[in-house]
Amino acid sequence: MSPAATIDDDTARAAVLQSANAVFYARGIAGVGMADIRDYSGVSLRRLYSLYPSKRELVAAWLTDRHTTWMEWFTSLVDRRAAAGEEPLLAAFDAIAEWAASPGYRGCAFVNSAAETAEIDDTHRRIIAAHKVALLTYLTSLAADGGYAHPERLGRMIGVLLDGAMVEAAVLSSCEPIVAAREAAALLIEASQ
Amino acid sequence: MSPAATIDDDTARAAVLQSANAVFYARGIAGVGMADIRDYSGVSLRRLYSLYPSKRELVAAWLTDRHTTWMEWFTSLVDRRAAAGEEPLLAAFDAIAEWAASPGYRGCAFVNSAAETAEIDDTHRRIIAAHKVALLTYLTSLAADGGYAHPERLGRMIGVLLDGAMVEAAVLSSCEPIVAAREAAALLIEASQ
DNA sequence: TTGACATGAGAATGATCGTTCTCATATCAT
DNA sequence: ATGATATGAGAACGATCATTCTCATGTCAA
Repeated sequence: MSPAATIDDDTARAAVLQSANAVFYARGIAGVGMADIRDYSGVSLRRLYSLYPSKRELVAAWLTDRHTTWMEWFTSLVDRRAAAGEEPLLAAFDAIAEWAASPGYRGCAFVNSAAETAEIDDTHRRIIAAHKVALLTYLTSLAADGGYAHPERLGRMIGVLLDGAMVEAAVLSSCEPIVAAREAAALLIEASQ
Repeated sequence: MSPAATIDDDTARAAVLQSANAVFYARGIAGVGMADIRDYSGVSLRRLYSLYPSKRELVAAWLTDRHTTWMEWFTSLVDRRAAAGEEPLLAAFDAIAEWAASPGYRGCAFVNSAAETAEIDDTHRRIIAAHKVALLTYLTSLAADGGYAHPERLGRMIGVLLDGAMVEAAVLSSCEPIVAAREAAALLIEASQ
């Protein structure tokens, strides 16, 4: 009953998702073939299709996985900076700035994927929208924890700034938009005291 | 010496660019084949390739054309609202809100195109970046005309808000992010008095 | 050991697409 | 009118890619 494989399905799935993350983010969904995933992960095409019955489903699994790992990365970085005494809502921009300064930065994977109309279906769009909602919820909770007036409104404003910063930093290959967004956030926080 | 065609090159080019605009924006670059452009514009493949020697060059021409027409649309809408007494920097968000509420809205064509890594080369990226720089320059000039302190800084902040609003409105299929961005802009303008 | 079965490597299939080519037709100068 | 030339319609070519299939090999239960 148990598989004869040297590598069990969970391990193979993890290798596939890790490869998918690297290569989908770097080259876009349309720029990556299933054979690329195979080459990168070492998981054969046959197994790939037994784990994920189509590219669409692999993309959905990648987006779901990326949502989890990105949010963990982001919140833990914000929490760490907050623990060091920084305003959490401003720490969010520093986290993004650090990311944008790293090699291979290409903006928000979810925004980029949403733009690839030919590769994306409604299931994907739901995952992408849910990611943005979750990010907004997190920012709103930070605003509420900070005791600011109208935390929901402040969270939304910070969210728009954050997305704008990610997009412009990618398109302009510059961190200046992130700096400007952080300054704007500081003023908005001040106005919400 | 003069062409035997019923339709001259300039007219054909205009038809191609108009079709390219409709279909590239709606379905993304990868989602559109040269045959689609032919079907939509009525310009034969042969002529298409004589006007634009490759899809890459057609895409570059489309981006350049879209930059011009979009900026004209945007600035004229802002100017009209400003003439009616509205703060120009806030009118920018109303223009975007109007656009986002229209059917077929899919966010900023330049941001979307930049995300299609497989279809985009450095020439395209330069056009895209130049578009964002031009938008920023325009916003900065509005801030300077308004007599605010640090117009360049204010222009950058408004720019980030505007891009964030366009992206989030598309991803969430909602105009709430644009409302939030406008509110944030109002606070930032107030802080720049 | 042996046979049933799962696996990997990679060939085969069928579709799509950018680009070029063919050929019948239409235009213009003479 | 006629030949040189340009055009449109669409077939053809070559490449890429998602997906499936083949077959040789390795694993496990008995």
